[in-house]
Amino acid sequence: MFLSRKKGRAVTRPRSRRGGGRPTIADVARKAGVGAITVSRALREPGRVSEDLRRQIQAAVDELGYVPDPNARALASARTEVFGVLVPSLTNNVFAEVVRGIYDSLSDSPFRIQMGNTHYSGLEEERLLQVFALQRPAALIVAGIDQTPLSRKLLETAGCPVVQVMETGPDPVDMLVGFSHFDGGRTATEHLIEVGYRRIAFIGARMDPRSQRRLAGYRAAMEAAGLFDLRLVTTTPLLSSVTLGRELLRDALAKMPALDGVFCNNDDIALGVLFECHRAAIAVPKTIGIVGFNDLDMMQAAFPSVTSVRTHRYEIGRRAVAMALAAIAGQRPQQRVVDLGFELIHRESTAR
Amino acid sequence: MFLSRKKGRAVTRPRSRRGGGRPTIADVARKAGVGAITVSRALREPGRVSEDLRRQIQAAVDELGYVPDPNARALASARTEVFGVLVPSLTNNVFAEVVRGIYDSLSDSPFRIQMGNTHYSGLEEERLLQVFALQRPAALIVAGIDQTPLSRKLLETAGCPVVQVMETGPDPVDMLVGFSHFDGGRTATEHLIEVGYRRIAFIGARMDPRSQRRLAGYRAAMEAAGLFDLRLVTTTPLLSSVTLGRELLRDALAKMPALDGVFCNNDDIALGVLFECHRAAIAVPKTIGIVGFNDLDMMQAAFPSVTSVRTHRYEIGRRAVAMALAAIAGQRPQQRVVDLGFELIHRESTAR
DNA sequence: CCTTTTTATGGTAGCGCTACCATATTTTCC
DNA sequence: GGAAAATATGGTAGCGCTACCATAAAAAGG
Repeated sequence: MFLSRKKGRAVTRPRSRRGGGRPTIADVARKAGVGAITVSRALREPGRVSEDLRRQIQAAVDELGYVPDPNARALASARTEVFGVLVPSLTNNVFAEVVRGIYDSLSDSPFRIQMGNTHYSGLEEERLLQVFALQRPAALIVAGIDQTPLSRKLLETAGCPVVQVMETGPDPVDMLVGFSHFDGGRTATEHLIEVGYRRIAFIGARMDPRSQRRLAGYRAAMEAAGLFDLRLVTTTPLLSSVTLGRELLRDALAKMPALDGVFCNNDDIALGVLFECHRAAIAVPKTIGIVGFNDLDMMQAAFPSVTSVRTHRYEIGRRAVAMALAAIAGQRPQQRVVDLGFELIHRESTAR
Repeated sequence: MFLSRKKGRAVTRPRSRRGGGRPTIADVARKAGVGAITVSRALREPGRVSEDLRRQIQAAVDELGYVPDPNARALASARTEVFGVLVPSLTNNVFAEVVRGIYDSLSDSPFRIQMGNTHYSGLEEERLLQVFALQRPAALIVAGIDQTPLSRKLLETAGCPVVQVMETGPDPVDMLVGFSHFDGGRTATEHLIEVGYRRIAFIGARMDPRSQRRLAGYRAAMEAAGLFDLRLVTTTPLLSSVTLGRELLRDALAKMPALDGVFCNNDDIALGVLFECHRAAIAVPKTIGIVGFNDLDMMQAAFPSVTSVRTHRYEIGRRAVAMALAAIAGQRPQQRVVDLGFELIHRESTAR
């Protein structure tokens, strides 16, 4: 029910017309006997307010239960305490870990997180970036370095620190934390070659730019050893899954029955390959060697355990936040590109 | 009082002092030759503005590339276009799928998503809820029904639609979408009993409230069949993982070497149990039957494939959003509690 | 026809906060 | 000891938008 249906009756105290009655900075200022700005300063830059007033103000804040309104703050200062995070998938364990690192690093800062899911689509990424840029975020963290020209321009003109993650490269928009997928793919393949496998297949799903680079690394290693053959490569645009791994191994074997090793695009695929080997009674590592990518927990638990390229996803998230926070604080890091590397973890699936 | 500038320096056009030069609603209004409010209305409630003006305004908007500032909007209207989403884990596939459903359902709405990770902690949840409530979110979606009293009060007084997800029950804060973990646990266990297993273990990690209810369902089924024995239950507060599944099966076998069936808290554990069986040369399903929970993709691909309780995580996310949107639109659904159920998927791991 | 109601539009006044500048007060320096 | 510089505090004026009310014009009633 509303105050006045007809003629605006008497003045009816317009106090907190819409605000929901929460205490405002003015209430705190009044109670503490100081100016509103001083309260604002005491909260944001305590060093610039005298010990005395600071205590008074803190008392008033506590008593009233005052908490600053983030929207008003954002409007007045033209900047928000929001990190925009853009990833291609929410269910892919790899990005989930990066995001977890980001969350954990931000959990006791005043910053909030707004997440976007690009579904591996450049267009979707552009759209989300447009939306995010409007918020004047404190920082943007985006996966990958293969932005469309428009996306790249949006990032460059966002007016906030930008961290690209999950890759490495010479030309970041601003900052970059990750590792070389090419090197990862090459290292994995070289390992298979070293151990004695020869007809080594590449099996990959959803060939996003990172997968492409792993494939390029595989190819480089195979060519260097004089072993490359296009019929060894099996890919699909479908989303990666364990089931798909099984199917792809069947396809690969159909094309090339004699293959004796598999470098898998990722661990889900690798697990599917392993299961298919079980089902087809193919001995691992004797008949076929398997290497995965990312080293999810299950690779270690599998039977036989599976060799995989361990990547530091959680740490990537943490470093990205650390760099962004430093940049916000005005300290651009001397190192704009951080390569966190990877490690090949040798396990039973290639132990022969 | 201090109107005069003392040294009246030149007027220095205070235009867009902080705004970064983006066009504002006033710019659009000027260009279209209408009042600012009319622009605002044309954008939010086109029906209330005449066809004519609407076209003019749209033209001005397009020409200037105007996009409303969400912060100003939030401040003026005391409401944001943000969905707050609170989940206990970002890496747990189960919640990742719920979140994906939420994202997908919201992707072409004006609503943004702000996510929080409670790390399975009630305190953390309280803290995040406090923060979220300050934003005056458009809706809140939280996992579970076991909020602390404070959290529950925060939800009740949030002044927006609230959807609890992943469970079912008689007394939601506002709305509730999920299924019965108790029934899921019981059904899984009953299946094992029916097929002929007798010494059926329960193996579970991180016993959150949902796991507890699954355990209760297991217990109910076992007791009904006169088969319950405390030594059959193996749990740990550790976070769930495939590796942990292996270890827990070893523990369970140590306590009860004769066990012939396992109901696993979730699929990660189930996979670990399966691998441990392989490693210990225990025949599945002959010697031991295995049932998992959630029916992740890998259960179907595993060898042998693993019986599991399929839950509808993605759909839960979608329904939660649908209900919240309806409530925002003023149509509280007649059904405040939606039980999306589950299905037991019979597979090789219990086929005997 | 002249009211009463509806429809369309606009003006004003904030939402709660901070940037910018001004003023007072203290400290530093030669 | 007086001027200059540093420190502490506050007033004013918005940030860009929408709620509320007023007004004008058109439609509906009798």
